[in-house]
Amino acid sequence: MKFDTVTIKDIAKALNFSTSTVSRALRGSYEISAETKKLVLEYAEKINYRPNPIALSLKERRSRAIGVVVSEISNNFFSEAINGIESIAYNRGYHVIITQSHESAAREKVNVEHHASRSVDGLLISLSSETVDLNYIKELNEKGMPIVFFDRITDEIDTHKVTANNYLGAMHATEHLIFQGYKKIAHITSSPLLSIAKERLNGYKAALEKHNIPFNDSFVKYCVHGGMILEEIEEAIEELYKEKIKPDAIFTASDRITTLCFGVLKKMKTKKELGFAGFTNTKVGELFNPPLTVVKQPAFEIGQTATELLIQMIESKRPVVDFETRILDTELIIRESSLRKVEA
Amino acid sequence: MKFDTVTIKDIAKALNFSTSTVSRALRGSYEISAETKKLVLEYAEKINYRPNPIALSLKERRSRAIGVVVSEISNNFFSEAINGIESIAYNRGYHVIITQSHESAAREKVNVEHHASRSVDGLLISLSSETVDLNYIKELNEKGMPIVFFDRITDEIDTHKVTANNYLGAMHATEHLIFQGYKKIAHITSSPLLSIAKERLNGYKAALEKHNIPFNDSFVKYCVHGGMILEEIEEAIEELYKEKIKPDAIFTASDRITTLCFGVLKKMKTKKELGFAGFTNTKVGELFNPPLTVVKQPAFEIGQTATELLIQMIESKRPVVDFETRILDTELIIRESSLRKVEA
DNA sequence: ATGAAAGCGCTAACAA
DNA sequence: TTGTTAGCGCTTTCAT
Repeated sequence: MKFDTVTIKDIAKALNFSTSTVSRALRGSYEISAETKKLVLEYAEKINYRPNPIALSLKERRSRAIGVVVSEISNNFFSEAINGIESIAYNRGYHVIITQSHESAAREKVNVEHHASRSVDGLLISLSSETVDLNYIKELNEKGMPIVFFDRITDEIDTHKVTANNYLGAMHATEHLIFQGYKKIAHITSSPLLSIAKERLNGYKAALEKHNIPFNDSFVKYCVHGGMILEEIEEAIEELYKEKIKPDAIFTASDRITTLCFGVLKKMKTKKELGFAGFTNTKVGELFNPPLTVVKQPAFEIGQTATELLIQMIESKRPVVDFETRILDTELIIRESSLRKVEA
Repeated sequence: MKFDTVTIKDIAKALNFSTSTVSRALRGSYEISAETKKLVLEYAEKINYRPNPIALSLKERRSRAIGVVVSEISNNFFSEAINGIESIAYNRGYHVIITQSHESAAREKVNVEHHASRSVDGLLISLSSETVDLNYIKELNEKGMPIVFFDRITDEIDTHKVTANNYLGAMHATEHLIFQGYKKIAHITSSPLLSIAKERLNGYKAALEKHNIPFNDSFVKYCVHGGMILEEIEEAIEELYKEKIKPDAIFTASDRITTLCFGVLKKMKTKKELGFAGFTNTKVGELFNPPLTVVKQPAFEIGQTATELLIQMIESKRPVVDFETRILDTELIIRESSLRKVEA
């Protein structure tokens, strides 16, 4: 015995009741006399009785806990989203258990399965940039585990999804660069496997097309590790500058890639001539030199919405079959980094 | 029944063994014949059997999970520390369950108790800036729950602790400002309840004393919410500027306070004349305008060390009575924000 | 209104 | 070498 924790048995013994009577009294069952209830409740309070949630989970196959799987909590988007998740979950009486995949598909699988075997009541998943095989998630989902995808979603599994309007966000940012007079806009993004990368690329393309700027394939660089490795960013930029036609602006497509690119360009000292805008939820873009133009996702709201949908599924009496994909608007915050430098 | 999960019973039934035989075969017990083992293992594999960790926890009173309580994962120090924690924990076969107190003592208590009741094998705690009452943690600890404090530690509980050398870190940063010629150095810090705030204040004072600069009480401002609220930062700075003697430099004592202060000062446009340095683990201080001089904590290593000590306690046969407090060196990264501006 | 007993999935002491 | 049984903490049917 690790701790000498107080159990229902102790109460029963002390009060000379059966454990079932105590259990019922504790839960306020109508079949228990007021007197007994009072006795039990008071004694429980006195000895500081706490029900053992593990025993409950074993019995009821549920835990009032929600599992979260994200790639990196140090990514501002995710820490904000998690705050949104918690804000709803705690109010509804659910605990939130956070795990990180670090952009590894293997780690993601371990995390999902750990959550499942620990009987979380539902799962909030944002896929890793490496993930290809979704079968194990699909199976889990088909077995009845409620799952909501957020941010990095997938077509392969039919369930609720919540994400930002990545298409429009990217389109507006790109258009903004075009309005500033930039014509050779490069796009640095993460793994092409990611839904968000595809959507942002499409938004970028749409803006170019709308303004009759030909799309140039060599202006798009992928960082398959999603910016976890500095070298891949440096390489992408280097390649960009090897092209015959050099870009006059860069539009980056994810949190870490945005700040890392900004840093690399700063060191290259070519930044001055470059227009720069990127997706990121950093709180400090304003403090950068030059201040950073960003596409900001409604991370907190995405977390909230996903959690609401998940709890709705968890608590639904009958299996949910009507799924929705909620798409929340991004915000373009224009600062100096994307503004056309006045020619001297 | 929520999921039709495979249990030991199913294997037993299918193979016509008793559940105990199956259990033993699965765990490779020496008392089981090679043949039976093979049979069981193969069938288990075939039907994709996974042991139920909840049942195990209930039985063994342990979960191979470590609970973590921090104030904010969006704070870079903590997300790095958590990565350090995970790096050790996963290698040793422990899962990591992260919860946030959001600097609320009440929330912290809920989290700690949730972890305890879920039978985590040990706890890694960094206190909230509000925490005064440590009794419930003390009791838990005395009942036998292994606990290691990290970063924001306490004298009131006798156990392992891991923290940065806040005293020296603050002292060196302050001294650096002094060497730059600043004489009126203000200090903005978080709640005076926090160990780290006290240590950093002492380091600051020590540097002043060493260089014969009188300590001025009104040059120290406390943000009791630890920078969770912008207004308290603005107020602190405002008050500082109301003093007869205005500061010529500011030394900030925590992650969020540092970046928020920097932002507020920037808006005030008085930044130019001010020397600025602060504790923070942000990855992007270099990109600031001006680039930020920081005291960086070895967050990853702190997380690792704390986890090693915790697992050591968890796995120790006899109660650990010899406790240590590990103090890891900080790093002063000097950039432009603290350099004396050349007078025109 | 209360109690006895079974069972959630698993392990282990004890039997055989 | 394998099986029987009890028990971890709790809820719940079925008796009483």
